[in-house]
Amino acid sequence: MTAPVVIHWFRQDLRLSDNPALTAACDAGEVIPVYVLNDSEKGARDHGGATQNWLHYSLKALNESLNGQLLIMRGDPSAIIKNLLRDTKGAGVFWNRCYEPWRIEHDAQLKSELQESGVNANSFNGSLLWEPWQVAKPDGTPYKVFTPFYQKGCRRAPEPRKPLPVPEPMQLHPVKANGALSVEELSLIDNRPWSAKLRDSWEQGELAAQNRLYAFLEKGISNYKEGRNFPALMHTSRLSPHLHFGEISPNQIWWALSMREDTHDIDHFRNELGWREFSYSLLFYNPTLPQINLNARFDNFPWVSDDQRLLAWQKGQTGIPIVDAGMRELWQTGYMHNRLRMIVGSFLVKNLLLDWRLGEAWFWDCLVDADLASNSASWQWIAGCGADAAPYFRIFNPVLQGEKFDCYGDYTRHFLPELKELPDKFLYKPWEAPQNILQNAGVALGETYPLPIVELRKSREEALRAFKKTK
DNA sequence: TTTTGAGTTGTTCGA
DNA sequence: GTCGAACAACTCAAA
Repeated sequence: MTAPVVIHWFRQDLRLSDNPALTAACDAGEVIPVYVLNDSEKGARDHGGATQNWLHYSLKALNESLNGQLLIMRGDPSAIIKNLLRDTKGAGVFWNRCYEPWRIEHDAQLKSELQESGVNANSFNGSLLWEPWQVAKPDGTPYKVFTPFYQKGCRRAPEPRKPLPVPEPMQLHPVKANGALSVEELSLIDNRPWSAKLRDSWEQGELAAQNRLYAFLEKGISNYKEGRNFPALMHTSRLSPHLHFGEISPNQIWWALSMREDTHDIDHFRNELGWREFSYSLLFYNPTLPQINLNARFDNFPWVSDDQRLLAWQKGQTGIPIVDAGMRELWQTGYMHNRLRMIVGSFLVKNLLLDWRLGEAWFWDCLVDADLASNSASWQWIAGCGADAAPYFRIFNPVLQGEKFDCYGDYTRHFLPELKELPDKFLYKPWEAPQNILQNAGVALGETYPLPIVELRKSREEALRAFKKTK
């Protein structure tokens, strides 16, 4: 008697280790590993440019680790999986759950259809430490404030799964499917120089993710609590894109941390994993999080419509150095340091008075770690309309932020080479520099570097007035 | 039901 | 330069 044939449907779990669905599939029989690119999903948001680029290389890495046997398809996953089951007499389908609202809907339907037709359909938790429905207040309703969510809710829930090894043995079932594609044929990358830049900044895949984690634990985590605020220092993990695509699981990180002596740094980093969980919980219980203000008071906020402002922000040409440095880091590397995300977000919403959704959309397209839950929860937070949000009057002053968190100017000078000769004193406010200092530094405001597109003090007061009017 | 304490990441002003 | 208070009021969590 031969082993049954089953499908493992790869999604945002592009790894072999600690992959609960893959492990279960391997226990069940010979496995067909399949990835389906669905770019015309109903109600869905397409990949942004940067995540699409990442996906290309991540799929290549995954395919390699499967000895080239990853079946790559394009189209509607339900139809493709059903066809595959029919053609191979498959007995089961296994996948790890996704949490985008349209995927939840799609997967629920697929699962019930498969089960009705007698197919063993199983979904698993491969992306979160706790399922959103496992963390609730004693009365059963979801948390809306981070600290009790994490300190009480998560700690009261069952301990996160210990990481699973790569399944052994892993019997792959060879299959010739109509419509099978190579990674290249998905056309996820193009010839723009932008693609090549992203390529230079990152290494994708499960092995690279593990290396990143251990490099961070070796060099970055010590002094993380403080150091994470300074963009010129290497004290952030930069694991977010790996986490987004499931090249590493939060459980692998969680338990790697727990192997070490418990320090403030370890604890703080664990907290950040908690924020990721909190974002997923918010999205799960508020499927409109990416579009609709959590706090309805903001529904009549008088956002400004101004394409010139938006373009200047996107291109890193606002004339506010720390803001422009952050926006250029994003454009050049597909990533932005967390401190900068707050600074540029605050600036967009509270100085330019542009709708947070415009910022969210740009981040979605440019970030290699663009993640529906984290991105929308964080934009709502900085805009003041989100869960547990900073009070609206807490407006970042980008000059002070630069002086405080990039005090030697290394980060700013790296991304704004046109200002690199300016002394620290004026690096964050070149418009206040005397003419001779500008001249010595080779800076001509309005020519080599823009004048500020808004006046900081004035625009701040305007934002506060606008907020007061919403009631 | 009522009450109480607290809530990721800031800035400005005046002493 | 440093410090504390004001900024505003509201919603949440839990007793």
